[in-house]
Amino acid sequence: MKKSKNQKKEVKTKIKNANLIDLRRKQIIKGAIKVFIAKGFHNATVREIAEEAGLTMGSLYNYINTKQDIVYIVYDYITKVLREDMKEAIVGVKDPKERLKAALRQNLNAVYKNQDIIMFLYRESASLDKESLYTVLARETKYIELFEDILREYFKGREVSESRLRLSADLLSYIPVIVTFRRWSLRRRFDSMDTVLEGILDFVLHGIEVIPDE
Amino acid sequence: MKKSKNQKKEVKTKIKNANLIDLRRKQIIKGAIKVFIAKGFHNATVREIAEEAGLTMGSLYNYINTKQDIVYIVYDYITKVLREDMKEAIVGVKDPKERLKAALRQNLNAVYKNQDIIMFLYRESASLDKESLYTVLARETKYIELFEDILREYFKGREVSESRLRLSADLLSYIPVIVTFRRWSLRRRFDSMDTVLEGILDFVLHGIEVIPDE
Amino acid sequence: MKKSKNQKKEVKTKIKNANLIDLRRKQIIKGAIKVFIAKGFHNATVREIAEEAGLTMGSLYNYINTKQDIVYIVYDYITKVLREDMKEAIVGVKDPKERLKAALRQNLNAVYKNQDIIMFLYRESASLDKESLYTVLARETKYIELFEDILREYFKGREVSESRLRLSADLLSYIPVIVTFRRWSLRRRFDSMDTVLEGILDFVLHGIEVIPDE
Amino acid sequence: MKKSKNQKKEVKTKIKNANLIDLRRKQIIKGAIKVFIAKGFHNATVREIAEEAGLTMGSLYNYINTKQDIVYIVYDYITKVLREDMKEAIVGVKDPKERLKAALRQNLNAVYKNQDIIMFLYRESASLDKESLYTVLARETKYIELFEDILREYFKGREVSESRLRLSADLLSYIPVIVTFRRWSLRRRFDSMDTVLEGILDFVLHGIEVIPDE
DNA sequence: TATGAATGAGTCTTCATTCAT
DNA sequence: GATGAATGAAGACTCATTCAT
Repeated sequence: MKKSKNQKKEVKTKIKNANLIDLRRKQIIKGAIKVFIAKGFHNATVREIAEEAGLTMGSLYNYINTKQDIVYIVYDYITKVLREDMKEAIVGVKDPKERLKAALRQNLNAVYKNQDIIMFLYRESASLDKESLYTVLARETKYIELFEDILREYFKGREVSESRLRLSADLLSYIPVIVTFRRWSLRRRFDSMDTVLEGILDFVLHGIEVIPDE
Repeated sequence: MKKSKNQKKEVKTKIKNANLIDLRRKQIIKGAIKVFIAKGFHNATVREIAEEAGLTMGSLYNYINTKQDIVYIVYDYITKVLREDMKEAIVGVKDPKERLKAALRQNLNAVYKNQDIIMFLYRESASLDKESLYTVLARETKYIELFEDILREYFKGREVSESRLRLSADLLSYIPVIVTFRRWSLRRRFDSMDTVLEGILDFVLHGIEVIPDE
Repeated sequence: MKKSKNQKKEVKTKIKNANLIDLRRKQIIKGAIKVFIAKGFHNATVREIAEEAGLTMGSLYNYINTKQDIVYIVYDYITKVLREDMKEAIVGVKDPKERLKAALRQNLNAVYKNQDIIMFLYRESASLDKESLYTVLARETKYIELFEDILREYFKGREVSESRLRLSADLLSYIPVIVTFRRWSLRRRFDSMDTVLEGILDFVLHGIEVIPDE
Repeated sequence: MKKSKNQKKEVKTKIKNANLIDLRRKQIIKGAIKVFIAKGFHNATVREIAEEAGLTMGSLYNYINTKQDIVYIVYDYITKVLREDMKEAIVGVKDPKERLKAALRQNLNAVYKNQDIIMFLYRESASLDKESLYTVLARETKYIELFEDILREYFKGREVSESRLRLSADLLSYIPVIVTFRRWSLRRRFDSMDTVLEGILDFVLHGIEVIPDE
């Protein structure tokens, strides 16, 4: 189930100084996020991204090879941050139920706070080349597995099929994204976003329960 | 809360014959769906769409004005069909719970069967001009309202806040889309898609229940 | 020995009208030859070629797909013309020796008159993609085979190995190219180009003779 | 006729240490030959050449000024080597006819063994700036003059016009290049390359003979 | 002397849209 | 109404050369 080859895509660069690569790539990522959010991948020009990153075109291309590479390093960065934030949010919480709630809250808040970029992630995966997509999907899987582990503990003692557990993990990590995809709808139809977030939390908590039907 | 101005965007055309407009637009929609699914909006060329539609470039442009118009008429068509299919699926079902289940099943199946086009809808809304987006969002709202009505009946007698009801409607209509966004993940992690679909159904049915916490 | 598959590379075009393709391609060829001769393939810009051809950039690209295609259609055109001119030059000459001489003269004169373009042909074959190169080499082979046939008749009755004959054909068709590759050297070292041409003719006529050594 | 100004182009450098210049230039030449052969002048990047030469970009530019300079020092090196090899090949041979044959053989073998680089020489002369071209042509002339001298001795006593002699020298030095320009054609059409080389030798030996016509 | 990051002008190529026939 | 050739603006990407360290 888990991949042993931790084959993460490497974006080639003409630059040798590793620190510089880190520094410049961070500039690029930051600039790119801004532009991608505003216009999406296809409507963003490399020039704009370079400018927003504080680099010249030529300089930018010393750190990446194609426009697609930019999407990839953005994906790479964000998915890593999201996962780390999640880990940090649950690190100290021992009680299984609290741990679960903490994870759900973290997920909800992260999605809510990063609506634009989450929207970007969900939309532009088609702009990734195959290898990049593969890496990103693997990262996503790991994120879902965090939820799996939490649920496994939560259900310890109770009889829950592994399959049900997995699906729940998928749903828990996925559902909050409604906040970005139904953004306008939710804004228009609800007075406070807090109500919405709490409502979603409540919903998924019920959803995972294996209550005897009828 | 509900919009009174039922202002649906009209795509202008130089052609007078209404039947011809219908005919040609259907060709365009059919061709465009094929191409858009395969390449997305930005990577699809108008030429390709015209070819796939069996029209010449010039002819196509007699029935639409810009490439964006094509996305719009596709959105318009699909969202209408989805809503009509839903209506048809529940038209005869009187029992509130069965009606709800029928609606959920219809939604799940529709999303599952039309994964590609659903993906397109969620991804390319940014390619719509404002007026089109407005129209499309209104259509979406109506779709959600179908669920609202069904839930209202289902909860009749029980005390459920209007807000909770609305959110549930949103979630019910949204959650099945996981089938398209997590397509690869689900395929890899589950043996049968039926299990997944049933699991999702079960999940949302639990989710909407207003069970006293603890 | 002779290829049966007469697989000539076809350059795709977006244009349907065959006559127009012919017309425009001729413009392109003419313009390209001018520019290529002046600057070589790599230093020629597509824009220059378009201008010289009397077309806009966009228009030019309706008739070819890449810059390389331009080299190819130039090669295709020139090699065809050279071969046709050769055929015409010998068509009426029946006497084997006269026929041979006519061919040699034609070759010499063609090379001399088209020095620039011949230089281009020899230099830029590296700019052809594989398929194009293949087609062009096949054309070259056919040109050489014209000489083979002529020599075969010329040597009829005498005992000359097929191998020797072939090599002679190769040399006869190749040697005149000295006029372009040693252009400056020859100009500087000889008073009249006619002397040079006659000298070459004399040289190759001796060269092919199978005179008993010593 | 002969140039009195023996003005050989000097490539300027900021480096003082003459030995170092020699060393580094040899590195550059070696690396450049490899890259130029593989990709030609225009498709070779200075970066690649530097890498192949074991130098950094900056260092390389301490020893040359422009990319063109690299072509020049390659030309300079190779033409010098070719001429020296030729001289060495004939140095001990006193008999005029044997001397001629030795020269022809040397030329043929050199061209055959160095096909790629010879091809490069013939192709990329357009990439030389005027001054470089001038120097290179002078070197070429000297190479041809080697043949002139050999032929003069060979024809001593016989009445052969100086003009005829010169042209023969040109042809003798030029014809073997067919081995590189018709490389594919010859490979395909002949079983053994030895046959071809001997055939060419035979051809030119006959070619130079001033046999009474008819 | 050596290093290698920065520069930015220059090119190929694409494609939505128009319009004369 | 249909046709399809023409248009040209726009954008990704390259790379020789420089220069601060």
